[in-house]
Amino acid sequence: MIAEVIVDIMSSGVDRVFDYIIPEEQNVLIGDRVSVPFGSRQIDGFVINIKQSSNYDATKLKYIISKKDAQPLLTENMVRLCFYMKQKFFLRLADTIRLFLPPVVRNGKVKEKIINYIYLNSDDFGAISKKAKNQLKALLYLKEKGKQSQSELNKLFGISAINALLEKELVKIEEVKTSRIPKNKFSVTKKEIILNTQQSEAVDIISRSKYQPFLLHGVTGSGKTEVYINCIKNVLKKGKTAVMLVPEISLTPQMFARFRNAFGDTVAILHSSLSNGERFDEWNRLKSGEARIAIGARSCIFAPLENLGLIVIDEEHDNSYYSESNPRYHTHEVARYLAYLNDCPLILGSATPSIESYYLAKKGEYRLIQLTERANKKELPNIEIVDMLSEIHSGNTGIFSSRFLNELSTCIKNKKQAMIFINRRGFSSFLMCKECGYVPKCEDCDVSLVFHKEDDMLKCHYCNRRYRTLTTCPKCKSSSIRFGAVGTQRVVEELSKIFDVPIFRLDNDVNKNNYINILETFNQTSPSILVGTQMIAKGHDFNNVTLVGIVDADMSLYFSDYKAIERTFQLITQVSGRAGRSESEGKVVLQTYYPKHFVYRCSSNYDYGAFFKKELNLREVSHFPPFVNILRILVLGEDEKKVLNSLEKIYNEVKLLKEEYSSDFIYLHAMKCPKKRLQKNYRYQILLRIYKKNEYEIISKIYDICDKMKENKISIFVENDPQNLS
DNA sequence: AGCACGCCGACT
DNA sequence: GTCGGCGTGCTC
Repeated sequence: MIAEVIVDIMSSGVDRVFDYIIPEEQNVLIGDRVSVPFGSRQIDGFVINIKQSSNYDATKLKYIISKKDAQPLLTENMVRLCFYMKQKFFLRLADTIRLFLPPVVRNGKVKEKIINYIYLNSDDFGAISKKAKNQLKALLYLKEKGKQSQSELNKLFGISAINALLEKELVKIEEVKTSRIPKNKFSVTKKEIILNTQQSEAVDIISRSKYQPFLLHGVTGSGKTEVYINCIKNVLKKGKTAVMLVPEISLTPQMFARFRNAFGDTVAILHSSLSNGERFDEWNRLKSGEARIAIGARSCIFAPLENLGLIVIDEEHDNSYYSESNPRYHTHEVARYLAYLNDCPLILGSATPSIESYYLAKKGEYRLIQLTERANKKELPNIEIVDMLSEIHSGNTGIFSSRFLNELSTCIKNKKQAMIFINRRGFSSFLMCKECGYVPKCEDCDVSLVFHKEDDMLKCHYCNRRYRTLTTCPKCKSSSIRFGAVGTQRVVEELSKIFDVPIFRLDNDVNKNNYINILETFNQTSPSILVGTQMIAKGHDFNNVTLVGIVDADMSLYFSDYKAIERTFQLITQVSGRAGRSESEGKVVLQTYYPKHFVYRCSSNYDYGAFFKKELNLREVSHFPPFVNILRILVLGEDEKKVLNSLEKIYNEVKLLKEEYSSDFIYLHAMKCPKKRLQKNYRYQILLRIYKKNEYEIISKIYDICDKMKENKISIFVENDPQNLS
């Protein structure tokens, strides 16, 4: 028999099938990791198919040396998923296979944890000398309590005493394999939750379903998590398994505790702050079937589960579901195909679904389920919009409006807490006129221009068109142009001048291990203020927060990106959900220079429907997804000349394609990446936008072109609707 | 990716 | 003469 093997080498040059003879005595299966001779060396590979004969020259065929594991690492469905990802996202097969093998599992340095237990081997204590008091004590202790761990006994009676007993064979060692199951430090009081009608209907529909993507659109506080938990319970009853994905940021201790309470050790948690040992054990508990539910961030979709009964993607609009490095993929598509392979439902849950997902639901590709009632029946907090331009005109040029400062002092006087959001991401930022609020936008793309300090230019990140920097506003001729970047530090500084209460700050500069502590300290300190980026917007329940301030809502609005408005809506909705979680009523103050923008009207009325309609219309007229495809061909390499040469060859071929499909192309440009050099690699890109009509045909032709242009020391990536063009 | 093979410059 | 530089090409 012949095995088709993918070698575990990360290079496009060898990312293809190699045939090997399976030795008679070996039982090699699809999904097995094997050791094979490759050229003059020996390397690992993965068996992706088994067949009778090979087309390759029989005299050159070599034998598989050995199997590396007792069981195949991949199921046949996983292998299928790898192929799907290769063709869908233009990836190397070796990269997709590695997604299923966490580094701790692959490199084999972490071992199973074995605890030595000691038990009594004889009741004859006579052999002990009268002097050896500790030995006798230890024996009596064991007689009373039964077997005990060696380290515990060493601590109690001394290492030498225990060793002496072992030597005399009065006691013996039993080795016990144990799992390092991550402990949650926080416990949640177990309370019986009774689902409301909407929730239980949702659970019924989903639990009865075969393959079907559901978009679960539920207002903040509508109890989506309870729906997930109940669906998963039904899945377990059928003897199947489940995966639940959440954004890394919302994998909070509270979330752990809820799932541990509901499922105990049946759930495995894959979290970025696990130790290697814990990660290894959680993975193995899933692989062995001991745990049947996997919870984790994006990569958890590759958990080693068989017989899936449900996949959940919580906060489906979250950006972290796009992988933006190495194997670039979109988790929704992966999850959808995996659900299809397992013939099981997929839930995409959100209070603020992405435009793409809601559009697919409207088109009938996803089935829409709405949760319109809040589980606690409480009203959503009132959102007040403050016009910062009129603040400036009335003489207040500071960061905070007088309205907000008033609310903040009331809040502090009442010994309550406030959260202040400042959404600053990226280094370069947009410009804005302080007088009239004008923001320069690209004439072709209708996205705001990004200010580049290095060459003092305004650039459009979508078409690379360049503009001269403004010194005066073209609309009102004012010369007070400001940069749209006020950071969290600045806000903290300003606040501490005014208020004498503890102020906490949380943003990307804060150490990851520290941020749970900051959140907990904040939770226990009243009055106090928490200043942060959107990372504090999700999943946290702070009982005493009554005021939420959004300092500069426009900041995310004018970020050069067609999704800027969508993100602003999502952010406002999410942030507002933090206020007034318990008895005291919550309030949100939203500061903007552009109060008339529809995103503020819709979000302050909690009107997703109106927002969707308006935004979708905008996308259609300005030719952005979901009506078009944006493609990015990224060419990387250490040798700039080689990269440029490769880029030009690809560009010329794509140009021919553009001529062939001239009515499909909106534009096509080749350019330097905004981050020109990263990790020694020069970066160039080709950006193109095409209408949705022949998109599958065109994309597959582009993949063919890039495939043909593959060469040594050059990496080519193609992304469909990239989230980030850096 | 890595390793062998191969064809040109300065060293005991 | 030959040790070693790294360009090119192959790996079932």
